[in-house]
Amino acid sequence: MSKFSYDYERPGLTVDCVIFGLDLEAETLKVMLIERDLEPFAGMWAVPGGFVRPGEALEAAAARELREETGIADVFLEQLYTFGDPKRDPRGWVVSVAYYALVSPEKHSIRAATDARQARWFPVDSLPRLAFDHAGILGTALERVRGKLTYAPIGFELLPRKFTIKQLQKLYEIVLGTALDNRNFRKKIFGLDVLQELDEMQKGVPHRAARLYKFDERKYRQLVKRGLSFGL
Amino acid sequence: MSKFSYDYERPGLTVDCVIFGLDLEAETLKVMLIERDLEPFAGMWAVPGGFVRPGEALEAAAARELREETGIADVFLEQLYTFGDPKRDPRGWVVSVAYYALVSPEKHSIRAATDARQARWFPVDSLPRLAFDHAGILGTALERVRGKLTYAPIGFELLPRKFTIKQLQKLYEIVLGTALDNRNFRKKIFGLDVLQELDEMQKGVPHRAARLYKFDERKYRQLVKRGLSFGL
DNA sequence: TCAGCTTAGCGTATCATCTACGCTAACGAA
DNA sequence: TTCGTTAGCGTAGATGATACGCTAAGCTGA
Repeated sequence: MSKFSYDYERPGLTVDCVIFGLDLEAETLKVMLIERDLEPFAGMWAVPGGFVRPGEALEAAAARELREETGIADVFLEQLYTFGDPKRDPRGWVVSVAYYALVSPEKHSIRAATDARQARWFPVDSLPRLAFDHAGILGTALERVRGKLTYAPIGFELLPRKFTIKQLQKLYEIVLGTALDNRNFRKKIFGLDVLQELDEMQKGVPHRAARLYKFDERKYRQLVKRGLSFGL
Repeated sequence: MSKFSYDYERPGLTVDCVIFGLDLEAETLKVMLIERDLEPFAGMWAVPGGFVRPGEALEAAAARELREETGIADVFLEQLYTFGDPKRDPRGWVVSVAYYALVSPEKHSIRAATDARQARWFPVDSLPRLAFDHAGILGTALERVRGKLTYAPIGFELLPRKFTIKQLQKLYEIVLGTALDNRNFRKKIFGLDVLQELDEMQKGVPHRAARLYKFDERKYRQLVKRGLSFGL
């Protein structure tokens, strides 16, 4: 029995959420995908997502789906693009507002979920075939992250709260796919003055331990006020 | 009689289109608004828009509304952001995919429509009170244009096909709100090598006539291939 | 026809920033 | 104590951004 009637046809509205995580050991950027158990595209991999509920804000819906399907919460989440090709869903007219999330290893172990049955991390450069238009959505998300990384400090969202300069550099190298000179990288990062030096050193490494830093949001806000951009 | 029934509540889906035009004489950036004649917000000004039709792609819907409500066609049109606050429309659940358009003076006279009853150009810095959440949409659009202008060649969309360097400079000054040095501006623009020099001069000016140029898309594509950004 | 005004359009010197590259010191392992 | 590895600093040269002065073209009005 149908409970909702309208004079004009209305689309279904979903949110999809491309989740990025950094695997520093494997030196790859990964995305979390879930295996669909329902038609259409049952058995194929897809970006987590689902229908927006009445009275729910879009970003709230994206956060909810993220939590429900992967257990991840409290992460960087930003709207990406809205996909509305009338043929993108074989079930009919379904418009999807896509978001992307950046999660740090602390929020969700990049390696742990690797062989879970339902949700799994995939390196961005070796993805399975994806359901719906999710390959396109994922490509758009990747472009956005790469682009934004060079002018906004979103990279910190992908690192543990305490990190070394080398890890920060590796992050940029992995995501942007280019090698960076460690000395110049250091100068640039320190020049921005957005890091807070900690009285703590890296542990368990078989060589000289590096100092740990954390992102200083207060300093960053001041930087923004002074009208400076990031530029890497 | 309601013809469409669903098991779950569905949102209405609209597109809204923020239209930017440059008024070189008045040296202001303007946006085109229309006066609403229906409730809600009858008599207030709003960004052109309307419901997406079944089977219609989002960008196509935005282009259609643009044409129907203002007569403008064949212009730069890009998706901006999707606004889905459940309370943004007093009629109920209506999600809007916002676009922004850049129109050249040739496509639509910036001055002509200034006192039409239905559609009218307003300087971005002296807007009337707007219906719905359109003030927010317009603000987001303005931010986007300002941001994008500095790294993408979208500015040309706001100028006539043939323009002088000075006009191009004025465009940047108007949109970004900063004064630029004409000599350095020249060097930078020519350094990009995206302009095609024409065998034609400005006419009807009471002083030395400037050379006319046009944007050379072929050169620009090569520039992009070489991996260079804009940077102004 | 000429003086005067306005804007077009070129060039250079200085300063900041980016890039390439060499070296020493710290620290764990053997 | 020696060896290997990575941390972390510094400098010279190239490249790009900024500041600023000047001449000439072309219209206007006397």
